[in-house]
Amino acid sequence: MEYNPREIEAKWQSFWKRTEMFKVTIDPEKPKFYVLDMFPYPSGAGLHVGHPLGYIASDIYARYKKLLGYNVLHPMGYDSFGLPAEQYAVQTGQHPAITTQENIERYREQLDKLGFNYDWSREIRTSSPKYYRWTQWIFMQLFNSWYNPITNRAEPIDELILHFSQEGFDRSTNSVLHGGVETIPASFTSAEWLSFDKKRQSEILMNFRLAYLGESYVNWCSALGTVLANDEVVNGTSERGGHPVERKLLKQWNLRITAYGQRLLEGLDSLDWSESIKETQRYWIGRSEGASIYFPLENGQGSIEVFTTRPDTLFGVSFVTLAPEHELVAQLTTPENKATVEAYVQLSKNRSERERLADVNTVSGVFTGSYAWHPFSQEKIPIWIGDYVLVSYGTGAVMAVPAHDERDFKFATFFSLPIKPVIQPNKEHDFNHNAWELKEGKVINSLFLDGLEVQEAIGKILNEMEDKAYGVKKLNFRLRDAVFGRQRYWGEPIPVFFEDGVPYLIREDQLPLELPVVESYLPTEDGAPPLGRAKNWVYENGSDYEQSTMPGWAGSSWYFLRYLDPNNLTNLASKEAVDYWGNVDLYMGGAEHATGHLLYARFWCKFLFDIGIVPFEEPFKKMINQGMILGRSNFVYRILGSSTFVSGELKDAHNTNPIHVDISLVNNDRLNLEGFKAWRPEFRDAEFILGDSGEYLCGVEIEKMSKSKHNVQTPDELIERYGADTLRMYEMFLGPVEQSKPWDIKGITGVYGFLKKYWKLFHQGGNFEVTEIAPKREHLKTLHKTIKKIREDLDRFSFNTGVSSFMICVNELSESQCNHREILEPLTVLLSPYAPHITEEIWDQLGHVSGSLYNTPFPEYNAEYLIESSFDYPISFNGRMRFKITLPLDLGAKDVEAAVLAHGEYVKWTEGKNPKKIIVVPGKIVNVVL
RNA sequence: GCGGAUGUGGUGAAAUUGGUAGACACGCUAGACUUAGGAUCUAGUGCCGUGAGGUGUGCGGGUUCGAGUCCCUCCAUCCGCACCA
Repeated sequence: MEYNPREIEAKWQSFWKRTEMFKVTIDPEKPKFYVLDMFPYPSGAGLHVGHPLGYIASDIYARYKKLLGYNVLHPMGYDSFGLPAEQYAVQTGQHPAITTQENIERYREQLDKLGFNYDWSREIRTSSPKYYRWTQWIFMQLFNSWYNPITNRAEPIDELILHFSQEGFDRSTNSVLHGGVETIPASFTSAEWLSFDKKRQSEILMNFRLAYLGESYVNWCSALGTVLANDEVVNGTSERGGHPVERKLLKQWNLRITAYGQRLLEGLDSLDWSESIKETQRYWIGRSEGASIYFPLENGQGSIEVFTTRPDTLFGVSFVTLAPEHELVAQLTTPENKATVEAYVQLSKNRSERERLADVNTVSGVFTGSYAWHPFSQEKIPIWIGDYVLVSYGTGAVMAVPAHDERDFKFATFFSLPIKPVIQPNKEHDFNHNAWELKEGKVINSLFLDGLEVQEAIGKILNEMEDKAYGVKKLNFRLRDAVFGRQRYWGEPIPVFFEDGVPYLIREDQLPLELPVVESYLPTEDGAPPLGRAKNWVYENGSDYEQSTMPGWAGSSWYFLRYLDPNNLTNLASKEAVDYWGNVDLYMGGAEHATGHLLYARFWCKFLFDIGIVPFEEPFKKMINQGMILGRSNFVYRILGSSTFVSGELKDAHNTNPIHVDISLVNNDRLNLEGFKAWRPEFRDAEFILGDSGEYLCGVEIEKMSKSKHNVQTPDELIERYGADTLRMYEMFLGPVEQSKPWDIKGITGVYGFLKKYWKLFHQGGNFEVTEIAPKREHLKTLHKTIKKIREDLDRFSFNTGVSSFMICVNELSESQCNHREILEPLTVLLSPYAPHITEEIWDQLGHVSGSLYNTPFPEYNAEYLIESSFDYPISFNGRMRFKITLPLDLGAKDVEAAVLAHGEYVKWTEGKNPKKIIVVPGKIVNVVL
């Protein structure tokens, strides 16, 4: 009986489906384990071999945990709102839901063939109204909440409204707002609050709601007709499509993620994630402690607020710089400077982000003509404008201290402004060339700060400043509030309608607010989003709905919760389900979502925690980031101006042009000549100059997998040829999951051979046969050594070394022709997480007719079988291994040493010298020091 | 520029606590078998050397009886961020 993966795999896949083998329910008797894969966007291209890498690893782990007795939740779904389906809709008029449905079916087919243990009864799709009803519901909760800085959590906005109507609002004691986009409302009394009209009240509340409508600079991509998140912009162009992106002031829905800055930062410490992702998030959140300091304007009309982390250098200020977009620019520009300033502001506005990034070293700026007073020294400080100051960070204004800040230094040098050192460097330093940026040295030229060390000076000036009300200590975050709307069709409608320009939530019983039918997916003539085309799409009272939709990351920010209870009609998930399954124990996915999805999901989880929906603050306890599988491209070399192709090793002797050749026409870098000629009409008459071997050797390069490079390998063709078990094991065998690696088909035969060898253990005479006779000790040793290794490897997610161990085990058993049931049966269970189909078939043949080995306990190893009585001591001289002696393990160090001295080879290596020392590490090594 | 990661045979890699470097697999070489297959089996395969032996984990240094592993300096590659006051 031959190993026939095609037959076996189809048989067991249908068996699992029929018996609902992977369906899980709450079982308080068992401990739970939640394994989650980042769900895919179902693209039209389908899966290539790189995609399942993480799914295979998590599947193996999930199966392992299941066999260990855990109740394992391992669901899958689709992040099915997204731009490609919509772009296709724009081009063809086909509804994105249809495209999406087709792509999902193709994905499902491919996933099913890999033998995953997903509980498909829990499948979710973010674009399904049954699902996005709850995405909309969460938005409504965000709209109805504000962040209370005293209790440090989200609270109902109604409580804040009540507070306003009883106490009013005092701006000076406000420390509510964290972000940079909002403006803090002016103070008002309770009576004033009650007298404000709805519009005014709504506008004030927008400064507090966690989901709010606010005017902010956004990344506007006119080619895509939408706003992009920071992480969707790459070098000033859109991540998808590479279209130019400009900064534009727009009224947008935003989420106040900045309110959670501190908690998002602190939460990282408790997570078992890669250091690299945690660092990226820390940097992205960008917490910095400092002070807001007010510089009164010379004209007496208020003051400029600057943010600084170096208040100790306050006496070194020689000018103040405003961002070109700063609100005071117009007011501060004197008539004689008006033309220059306006020209400069206009220029910086039109400069794309990309341009501004490109020339970091170019200094530009203009003087406004106005001055401010230094709060302590009462000096007159000129006010400049410079585009090195960003309006979105801090207060959009800096106090420039050229002696101690490199950018200020460049600016001052360029415009010949004074450079005044106030910290005495503790090393040699030349203030003519550089700023002294280190927080080291003694303060000088600074009145009451003189003589203090930097840290002491910071403490003192902060206290002094707050006493005199010249400024306040301030925590600042680089993190920006998240834009939560895009001018697109294929997304969740925002459950809001407008009445007299005031936004209101729709009633909860009106959820889901479904996407309306439109006849075209383009923006309307007057620039409104596609939803503006919907006919009669109004709320029950006749009011217009919000026309923008939610961004791509909305649905993925909470999907892990819906899997817990996917069909619940009255709640996002039942309390019972949330309490039992809890958060994700193992999250498998790409590292590219470091600052997008992974930050937003943490934010939503903390919010849902605050409002009592979930009992945990972090969604994903442990995360593993699978590496990318790169393509291995093959090249042929055409001699210029001819149709002659020269073999790779000879290409340098000719003037050639490399051409990507489809990897299916290449075997072990040797080109299939006939196949190549038939590949494309233009190559029909190709001629070849072959190498010495008589074959055509192709060139090789490692690149991303893509259609245009003809290096895409789909799982389907490999499963067809070798089976899913082989593919699963081979992907693991390639190397550590976290590492990126090139895909190379050629090693797959090794793994295929292994499975055949394993199969052969049971079919040595051609037919299935195992013996009930008790196995030899060496067999038991092989088995138990393997059990131990496999468990250890799985526990540390070292899937590649696990495959090697199986190979070693099967090699050893084959060599001694072992076919003892007592050995092969546990081995089969041990192997089943990696190769679920073949092991299920063997298990069946072993006589377990009714059941599946999916319900069998994982083998335990017995240390007794691993005990050795002797050991091959490596004998090294000065750390270099020379020979070995087999000695009993219970031999004492003295006796080991004696045995070494007595050994025939000993004299040869000592060269007659007396050893200085002999180190004996029992059971490990002997080292003779000469 | 800042942050993170990675450098081991022709290739993918292993070496978990400092203790025999290169397990396992591909490829390659030689051979066997044959129902001529994308099959199976045997032997060999880091590099230099006929050999004894020498040498070897990106470079250079250090700690140690002993370093791929620990410390310092540098180099290369990949990823992320980028005027953050």
